[in-house]
Amino acid sequence: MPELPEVETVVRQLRQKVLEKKVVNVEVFDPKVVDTRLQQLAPFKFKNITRRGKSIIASLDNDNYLIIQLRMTGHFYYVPKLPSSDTHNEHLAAVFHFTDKSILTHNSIRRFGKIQLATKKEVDEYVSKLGPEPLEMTSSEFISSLQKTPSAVIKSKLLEQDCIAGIGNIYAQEALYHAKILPSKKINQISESQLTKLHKELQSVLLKSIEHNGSTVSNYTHIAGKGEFQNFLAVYQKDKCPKSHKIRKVQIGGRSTYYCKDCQKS
DNA sequence: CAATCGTCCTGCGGGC
DNA sequence: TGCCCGCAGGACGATT
Repeated sequence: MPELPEVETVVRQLRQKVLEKKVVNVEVFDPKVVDTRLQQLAPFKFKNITRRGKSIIASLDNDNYLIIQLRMTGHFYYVPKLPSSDTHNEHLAAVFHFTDKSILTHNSIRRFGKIQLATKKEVDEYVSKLGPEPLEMTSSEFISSLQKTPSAVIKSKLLEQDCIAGIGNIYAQEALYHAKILPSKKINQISESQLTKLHKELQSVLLKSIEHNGSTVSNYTHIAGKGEFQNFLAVYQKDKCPKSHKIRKVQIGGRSTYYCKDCQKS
């Protein structure tokens, strides 16, 4: 569930906490989640931490990179000093130790996510497979990107990372609600003015969520705690829309999809 | 070629 | 009370 706003929140906090700090040791506890080669990497510093879609890209000062995917339940916790107790030991995947005895832990409940060691070339290759950033594209780019597959279902298309990067199940549904478009509509059944509206509403909902540190539903927390945007969701996992209409839940492309039949008529 | 399905993984909640 | 089943879902590979 960490989507663009949640990942952006984590990236901003990681930058604050660990940029330019010297890592003296990395322990890997879950080789399925974290590349074990990280254990041979220290000492190094985090030079820069950026986001691309739902992925975190960390560049290190030794020409290596980390590609980090949180997927459903990946978490980072920053602990200023090595705790005597076993804080954040649950589902522990890796621990980064800094010179000042502070630590950064990576925890993953469902173990879907990954921290991979990569070269510049591998990062470039990985990033080039992703579609454009929704907050950095114009509405005409957005429309032409969607219209490449006219018969595709709009909600499913919004989730495809090679079309537009960073949208997941929550924000696809929220944007469609605000744009008053039915999630089951095919792209060629949606007018250009409606797609323009969708682009605007998508950007708006993403920006608002970033302002509120993302949405915390089920498991997501950022480094400093929970997001607050779940309090502003219109349809996702709701019984009633903001206008008190009954929300319906269907499966689209095998994923739960919430929508309001009364508000989303287009 | 696009769309759908199965898979990974764990925790939780509903039902009996 | 306790157990089992199904659901949650991002991304990828396999299949239709």
